[in-house]
Amino acid sequence: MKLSATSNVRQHILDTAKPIISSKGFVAVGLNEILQTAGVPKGSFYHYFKSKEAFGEALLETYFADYLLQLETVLTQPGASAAQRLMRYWQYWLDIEADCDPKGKCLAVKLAAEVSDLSEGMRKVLEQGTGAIIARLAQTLEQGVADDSLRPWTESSEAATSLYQLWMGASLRAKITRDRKPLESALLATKRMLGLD
Amino acid sequence: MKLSATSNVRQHILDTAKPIISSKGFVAVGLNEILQTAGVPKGSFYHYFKSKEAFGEALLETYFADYLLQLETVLTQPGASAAQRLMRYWQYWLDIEADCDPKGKCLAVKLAAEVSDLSEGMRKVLEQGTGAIIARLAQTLEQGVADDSLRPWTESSEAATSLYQLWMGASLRAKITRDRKPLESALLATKRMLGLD
DNA sequence: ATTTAAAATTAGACCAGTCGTCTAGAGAAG
DNA sequence: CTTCTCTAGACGACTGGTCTAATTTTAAAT
Repeated sequence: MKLSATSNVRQHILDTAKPIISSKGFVAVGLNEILQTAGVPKGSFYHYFKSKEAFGEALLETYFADYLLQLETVLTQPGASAAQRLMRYWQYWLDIEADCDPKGKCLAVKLAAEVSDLSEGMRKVLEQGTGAIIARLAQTLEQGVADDSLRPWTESSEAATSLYQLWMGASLRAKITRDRKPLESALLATKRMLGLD
Repeated sequence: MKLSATSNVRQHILDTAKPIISSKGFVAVGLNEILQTAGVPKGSFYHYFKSKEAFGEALLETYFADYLLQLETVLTQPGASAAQRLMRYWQYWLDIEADCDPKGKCLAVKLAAEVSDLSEGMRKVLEQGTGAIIARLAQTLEQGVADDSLRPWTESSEAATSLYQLWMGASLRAKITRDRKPLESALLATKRMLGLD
C-alpha cells in the first residue's frame, strides 16, 4: 500500500488550494487553477475527491485540525496566566488578519457566508470546527476564573461564543476596510469584557 | 426621454437580484438566472450596467440606502429612550437574521468576505455603507449617554464599531449553525456592554 | 401627417471557462 | 504476470460575462 504517497498528493492539493481559496473564495476558483498550480493532473483530482464539494469539506477539515493544534500550543504556553495566554491568542489573530495578504487568513471567516447556504456538507464542517474552537476557548476562560486572572461577564462558554463571534465580525470588517482598526476595536472590547483594565 | 422606464427596468433587475444573491452569493449567481427571473432579456443587461461588477456596486448602493432609511426610522421612534430604540434595532436584526430564509438577510454579511478581495469597487461601497451605519449608531449612543439611558464602556464611535462588528460576527456564525443562539449571545453581550442589566 | 434622424433597447453569437467523465496506460505490489 | 492504484489529459455538455449588430421606440422636421 502506497498510503503515504496517496496522502501526499492529496495533501499537496489541499495545501496548494488553501492560499488560493483563502484569497479568492470557493466558487470563484476553478479546479484548473488549483491543479495547474499544484502540478497535478485533473484525472488525479477525482481519484482523491469525489467532487469539488467533497474537496471543500476536506479542505475545511484539515484547516480546522491544524488550527486547533496551533490554538492548543498558544493556550498552553507555560509560565503565563490564563488571561495572558488568551490575550496572546487574540493578538495573534489581530496580526494575521491585519496583514494585507489574504492567503494566510482565517478560512472560516472567508468561507462561512459564501458556503454555508450552498453546501450542507461544508456547513457542517464549519459548524463543528468553530464549535471546537469556542469550546477550547471556554476551557481557558474557566482556567482564568480559577486562577483569578480574568473575570468574564458571564458563563464561560457563553463568553467564549461572544468573543469568537466578535472577532469573526471584526475580521470581516477588516476585510472591508483593509486596515487594522476594526481588529483593534475588538481587542479593546475583549479586554473590557474580560475585566482586564 | 423615457428616463422613468429606464430606471424602472434597472431597479427591477436590482430588486429581483437582491433575494437571489442574498441566498446564493455573488459569484455563484449568473446573470442568466437573475435576468430570466426578472423577465429581462440578457442583451438588455449591458445597457443598464457596464459589467457584472458595476451591477454589484449598484446593488450594494441601493441596499445600503434602503437600510439606512429603515435604520433611521427605528432609531427615531418617538417616546422611547435611546437605549430602548437601540435595543429594538438589535432585536430586529436578531429576528431577521434568525429567520431560516436567507433572502431577507443582510447583504453586507453575505458578501463582505466573498467580494472585498475580488472587487475594489464593491469593497468601497461596503466600506462606505458600513461606515455610515456605524456612524448612525454612534449618534444614538451619544444620545443614550445624554439621556442617561445607557452607559457604554468607551467612546461612542468606538463602541458602535465594536457592537456592529459583534453583530456581523454573530450573523456569520448563525449562518453556520442555522440557529439563533449566536445572535442571542450577541444580544446578551450587547446589553452588558451598554450597562443594561 | 409623413418622413427622417436619433436614441433606447434587444437578440443572439461568441469564446473562454466550468465541473465532471472517461478511456488508456504507467507504475508498483504481491 | 496479474492486479490494483494512480496518472494523463482530451472531451462533453454546459454556463459564464461580454459585445456588436439589428431592431424597436421616440422625437423632430418638414
